[in-house]
Amino acid sequence: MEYVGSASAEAFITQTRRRRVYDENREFKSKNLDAERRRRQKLSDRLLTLRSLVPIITNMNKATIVEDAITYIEKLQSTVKALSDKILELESSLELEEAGMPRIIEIDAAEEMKKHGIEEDVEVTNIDGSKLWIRIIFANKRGRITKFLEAMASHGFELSDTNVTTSKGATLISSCVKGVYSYKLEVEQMRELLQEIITSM
Amino acid sequence: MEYVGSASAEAFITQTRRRRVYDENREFKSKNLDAERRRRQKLSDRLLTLRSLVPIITNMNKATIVEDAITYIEKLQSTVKALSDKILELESSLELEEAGMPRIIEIDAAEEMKKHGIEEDVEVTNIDGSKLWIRIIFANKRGRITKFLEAMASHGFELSDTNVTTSKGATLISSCVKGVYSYKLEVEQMRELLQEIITSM
DNA sequence: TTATACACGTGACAC
DNA sequence: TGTGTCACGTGTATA
Repeated sequence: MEYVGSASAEAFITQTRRRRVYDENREFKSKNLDAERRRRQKLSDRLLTLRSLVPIITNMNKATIVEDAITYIEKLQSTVKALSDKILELESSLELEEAGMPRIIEIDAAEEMKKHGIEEDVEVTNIDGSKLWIRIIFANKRGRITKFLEAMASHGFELSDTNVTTSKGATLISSCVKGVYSYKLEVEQMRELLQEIITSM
Repeated sequence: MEYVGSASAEAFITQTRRRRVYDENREFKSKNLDAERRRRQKLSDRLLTLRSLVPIITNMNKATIVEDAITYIEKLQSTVKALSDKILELESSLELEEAGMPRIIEIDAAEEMKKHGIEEDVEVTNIDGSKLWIRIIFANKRGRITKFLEAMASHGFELSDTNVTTSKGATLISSCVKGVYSYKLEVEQMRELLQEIITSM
C-alpha cells in the first residue's frame, strides 16, 4: 500500500514512518492486530458453518459459499411456500370430506356394533332365476351406503325394494337384485361379490 | 507487515525492495490488485444479497450476516420438515376419508342430476297423528345417506319401511317417520327440518 | 507461466 | 477513550 499514490497510502506512509521512528526497527505492531485476527477467524468460522448447512456446494470459495447459501435459501423459501399451499389445499379438502363429522364416530360405530353383538353379515337368497334377495349388515361408515349402491350399479345389477336401516352403529340393507345384462344369477357368486364390495369399502 | 519479524514479512521486504528498485519510486502495483479488488467486491455483494434474503437481521456485520443466515437456514429446514410431516399426516387422513372415491364423482352427480331434469325435493304426508310419510330427493354425496339417517335419529325420529334408490346422480329416500318422544308431528315442521338437514349435509 | 483465492497487517472510521 | 469493523494492497500457495 505504501507505494501506491492514493491518499490513504500517503497517510499510511506518513504514520508508518512516524511509528517506525518510535519503534526503531521491526518491533511495531498495530493496536488492533489481535482484534482483526479474531474478526477474520470469526467470519471464516461462520462461513464454514454456513457451508456445512448447504447441501449443494459448487465450490469452496468464500464468495461461492455465500452464493450457494443464497440459492439454497431461495429454494427453501419456495419449498416452504409450496408446502404451505399444499397444506392449505389438503386442509380444505379434508374439511369438505369431513363436513362436521369426525372420524371417531366411525370407529365408535364398529365398537358399538360389537358391544351389541351385531356382526357383519351377508345373506343371499334365490327368488327366481333372474332375481335374488340380499340382506347385508355392516358397520356405519361415511359414504358406505352410496358406495355400495354405486358398486352394485357398476356391476350391472339393478336394485329394487331396497330397505335401509341404521341402528347401533350398524347398517342393514335388504333388497331385491336383478341382473341388467345377464339373466342367470348364482347365489354363491353374488355372496362373494357382496363380501368383496363390503371389505373394499 | 514489513515491520513484523515473521518469515513472510522477511520475504515481503525482500521482494518489495527488489520491486522498488525496478519501479524506481511510488509507481509499483501488485499484479493481482485488480483481481483482489474484484474478489472483495464480489464477496461483499453476495453478503449483501444474503442479508436481503434473511428476514431477521441482528447486525450489519459480515460475520453477523452469515450468522443470521445460518440460524435462518436452520429455521427454514426445520419448517420444511414440519410441513412435510404435516402433509404426510394430512394425506394419510385424506386417504382414509376418501377410501378410493375421488370427489369429482360428487360434482358429476349434481351435474348429471341436473342433466336429467331431476331436482332436489322434499315431500311430507300425514298418515296419522303420530306417523308421517316422507320422500326426499337429493344429489349423491358421499356419506349423505348415513348423515341423514343419523340426523333423523338424533332428532328423535324413528324410520321404518325406509326405501333407498340411487339413480342418475340422485338419491331418493322414502320412509315412514315416527316420533320417539312426541306423538304430535306437524307436516310443515317436518318439511322444514328435512330441508335444513339436507342443506347442512 | 498465468490466474485465482486466501490470510495477513494496516489506517480509517464509528460508537 | 478504546473497541470493533471495514477496505485496502500485498505475498504466497494452488492449479
